[in-house]
Amino acid sequence: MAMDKNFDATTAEARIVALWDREGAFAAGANKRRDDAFSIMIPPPNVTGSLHMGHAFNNTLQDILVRWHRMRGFDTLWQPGQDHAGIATQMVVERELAKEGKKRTDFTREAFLAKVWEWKAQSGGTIIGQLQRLGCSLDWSRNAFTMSGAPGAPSGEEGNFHDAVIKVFVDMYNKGLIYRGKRLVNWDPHFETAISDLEVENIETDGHMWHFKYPLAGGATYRYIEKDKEGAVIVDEMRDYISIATTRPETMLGDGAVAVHPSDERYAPIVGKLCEIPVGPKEHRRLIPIITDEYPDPLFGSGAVKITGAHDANDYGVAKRSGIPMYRLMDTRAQMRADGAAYAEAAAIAGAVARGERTLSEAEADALNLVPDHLRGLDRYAARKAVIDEITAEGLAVMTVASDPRLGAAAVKPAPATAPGPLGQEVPDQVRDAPVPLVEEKKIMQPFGDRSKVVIEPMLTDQWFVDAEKVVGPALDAVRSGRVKIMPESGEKTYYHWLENIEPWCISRQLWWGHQIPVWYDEDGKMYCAPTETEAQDMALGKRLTRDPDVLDTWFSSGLWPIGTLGWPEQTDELQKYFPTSVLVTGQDILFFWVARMMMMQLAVVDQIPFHHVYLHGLVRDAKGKKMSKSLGNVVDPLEIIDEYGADALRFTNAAMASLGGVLKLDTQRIAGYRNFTTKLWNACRFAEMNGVWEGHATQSAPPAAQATVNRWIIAETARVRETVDAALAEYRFNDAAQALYAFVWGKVCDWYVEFAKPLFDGEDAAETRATMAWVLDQCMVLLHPMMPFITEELWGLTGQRDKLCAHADWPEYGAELVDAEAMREMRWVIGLIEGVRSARAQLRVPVGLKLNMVQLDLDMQGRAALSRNMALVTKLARIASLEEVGSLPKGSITVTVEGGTFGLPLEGVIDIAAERDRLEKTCAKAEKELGGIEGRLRNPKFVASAPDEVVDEARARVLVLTEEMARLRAAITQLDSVA
RNA sequence: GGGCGAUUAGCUCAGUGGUAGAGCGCUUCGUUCACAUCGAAGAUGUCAGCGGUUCAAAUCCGUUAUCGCCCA
Repeated sequence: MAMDKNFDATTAEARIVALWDREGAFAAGANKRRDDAFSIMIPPPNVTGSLHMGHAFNNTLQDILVRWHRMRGFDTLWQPGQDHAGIATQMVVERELAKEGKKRTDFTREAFLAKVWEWKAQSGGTIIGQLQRLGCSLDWSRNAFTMSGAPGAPSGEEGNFHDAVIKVFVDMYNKGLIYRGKRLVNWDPHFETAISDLEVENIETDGHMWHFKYPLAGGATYRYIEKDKEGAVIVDEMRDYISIATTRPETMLGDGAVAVHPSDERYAPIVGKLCEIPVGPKEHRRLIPIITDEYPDPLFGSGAVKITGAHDANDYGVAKRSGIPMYRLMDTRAQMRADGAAYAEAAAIAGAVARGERTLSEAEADALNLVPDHLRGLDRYAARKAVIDEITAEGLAVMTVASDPRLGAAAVKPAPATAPGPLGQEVPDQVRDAPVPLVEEKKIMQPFGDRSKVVIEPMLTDQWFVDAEKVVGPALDAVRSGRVKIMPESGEKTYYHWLENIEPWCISRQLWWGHQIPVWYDEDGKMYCAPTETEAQDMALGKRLTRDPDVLDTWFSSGLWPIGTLGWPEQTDELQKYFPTSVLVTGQDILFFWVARMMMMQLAVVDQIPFHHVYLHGLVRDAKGKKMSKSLGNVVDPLEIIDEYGADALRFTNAAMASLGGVLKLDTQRIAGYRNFTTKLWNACRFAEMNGVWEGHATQSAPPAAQATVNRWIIAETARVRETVDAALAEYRFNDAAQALYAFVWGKVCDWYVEFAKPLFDGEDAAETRATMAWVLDQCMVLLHPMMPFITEELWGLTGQRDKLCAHADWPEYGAELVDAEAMREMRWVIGLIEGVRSARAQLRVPVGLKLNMVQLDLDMQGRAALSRNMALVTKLARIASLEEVGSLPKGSITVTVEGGTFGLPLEGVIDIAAERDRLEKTCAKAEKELGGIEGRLRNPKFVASAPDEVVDEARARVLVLTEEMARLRAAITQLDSVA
């Protein structure tokens, strides 16, 4: 049956996926021929996710490694699974409910979770099919899920991942590595949950800075002196206030102090005194102390900073250091609090605290609602406006003139100094100089929730934390000692930097979808941490318990991915065999989120590293290097790419892009190029088929014993490329492996070997050549299989007798013993001659179809032997009709020089003599230039003395070759001139 | 502000000390039976600038410029 002209990727891919599945080709341990294990855990995609280019890239690399090891006979596992993605999944399901006009809170927690599981059963498997389309050889029978085995999990979700998560929490709690505490956390007012530092994106946005006066208590005054850089006095006045700058006026309500730098002389006279917060009912104005702290920057704003410990991270630090009370102002939706006692009462208590008459416990401070009654219940931005208006109305805003450039766009523009245009009317002085509040227009960094995209509110709340400082040591040591290697190396530096400055990790989330924290409280608030309620109840001796409603950060559970997917805490066979895993392949953007946390957690829990190598890669960008985003419209859908070019082309592109630390720019032109490469391979095999190469062929691990140089040569080239590919893959240089295979398959096999074979199929070497070609093409399929599994599996099935799948083909181990230096040198010479003839013909515009006679002016013994052995190849590929030895070149000949000889193509009257002369001169000049450089080096005695011998020898050899070539060219030029 | 990285052909990128490569694009020619998703031939570089180390620097060191990414 004749092969089609092209590989039909669309139909073949689906068929081959089914074939692999039917054969169980990717089950753990499939094709095992040795005891060494090789295991990779997939970075679990979100259960809500669908395949994007990042996944496609990441999983292509993993699949290459996995297929390579499986073919090499390792006991291989590629573990699949999905992450339950707390916020994202809850969001998706809530959105579904919203379509029916329902809210999460219309359901009980259990009923809502049932809805989530229902959704998961219907839509949670999308990415599995998509990974299969990419050709990923995961062991799907082991598919894991980070919520498997949780209470309420339906049938089919009976795994024990939940047990692992709960066990780890309890263990870490008992070891004192997890604690509950009131700390400032990033609060997402949309999802009404805390999130970790890493889930916050700081984005520069347009903002404003207001300047307000905080009057000194009791009408006190001081002399305020401000100097410029040279020390000259620029302000010297009596003041009864301290000037504060803020970007968040609404938080003034919760101020606990005003801080200045200890070295700031301007405020030295009033440090320790009290000032008044200029908001709220006049009769209940709160007084707060003026304190010193290293945090305020004397050069920024007025140099004085208001301290709102409950709503700002920096202020929190100051408040902690100085024992300043922290008053929470907002509720879970970032609206001003409406709970607790009336403002007058709360303000009185806060006043007593400020005067040092009493202190507050954390809980008492948190219960105190210092939002004035008329602002209660307002959104934070509405409250901001009200605060600003009230202060300004009272005359306590710092004023400036309307033309002050600090006002930005709001400033009145001064009239142009020269040539006012028709519209550039003079702005009257009274308008320019009118007093207005100083509201600076400036860029501020604002925190946004990476999921909700709303402004994050720093909020003082009770949360659970991992005391990361206590578990970071072993994670650092593992990398420092080299037990875990992170690639590229720059990743290690980043890793150190983050871990050395680690902050407590907030792991509680105020969500329903996730692993509920295994802690119960009795009526006195005492905590009982246990794996089950029964065990907690046993500890609590008859007290009535309620469970902590919060769930754990999704990353806490995915931090256990390596052991959790292998059945831990049960001591399974798989755990014994496949843990620690071989390598983790993931994006550098989750180095902290996930990689570092897996390191910390695995080491803390089972005292072992989770993986030996970490391969980090960047973001896949568009062809111009821009991030792919929906708003830019430059998102490339991998499934569309697969539809258009085939999965193999996409995969090969991914491999070719994957240089260590490289930037990933995805260009469809490049994908098209690699699709062409698959076609090239296809057609080489088709050519072989048409020439009976596969007839009677069965898979052979060893190459045939070849006599013909050309066959010995291609066998040697195959051996060399196998060594290159293995060396590259061993170092995760996917791009080098791809490049080597591309150059070999296209540049050596298709461009030369197939062409060389054509004239041999009829001669005495026919049988040997067919056997060699079958073997070489087999090797192409095998070596390309990890990168291009579909077309290679298809070709494998269409050619020869196969005992097993290409996916299970034996990866070759041959190397140096097949490298035939003699054959390689000879074929290099033959190719040089053919290229010389072709180049000369093309440059002198000899018609391609014309077969020429060739004369041999002189040729050394090696050349004569090479030519006689390969004459059929030369005559076919250089289009030579006859060869004859001559004593001198006939008039009007083209000259072709080769190593050890000169040939001529007599073409009197056909060619342009001047053009031929130019060509020879140019070639000669090039050789001369190179020769000059090398001779210059050799003339330097220091070079000869210091450089390694082989470099010097190489230079000397090159001089000989170049000298000889130039002599031949000169002779040819002289000959041309003498005839002309 | 701190950390990490990049700058090589028109474009996208390889290149860890021995005198610079690939793919795409471009130019010319060509449908002889594997392939026009092809073949043959060809042109193309102050390796960002400056300084240093070295017999030798795209490569190592320092510095400047520009551009990224991460963290404040």
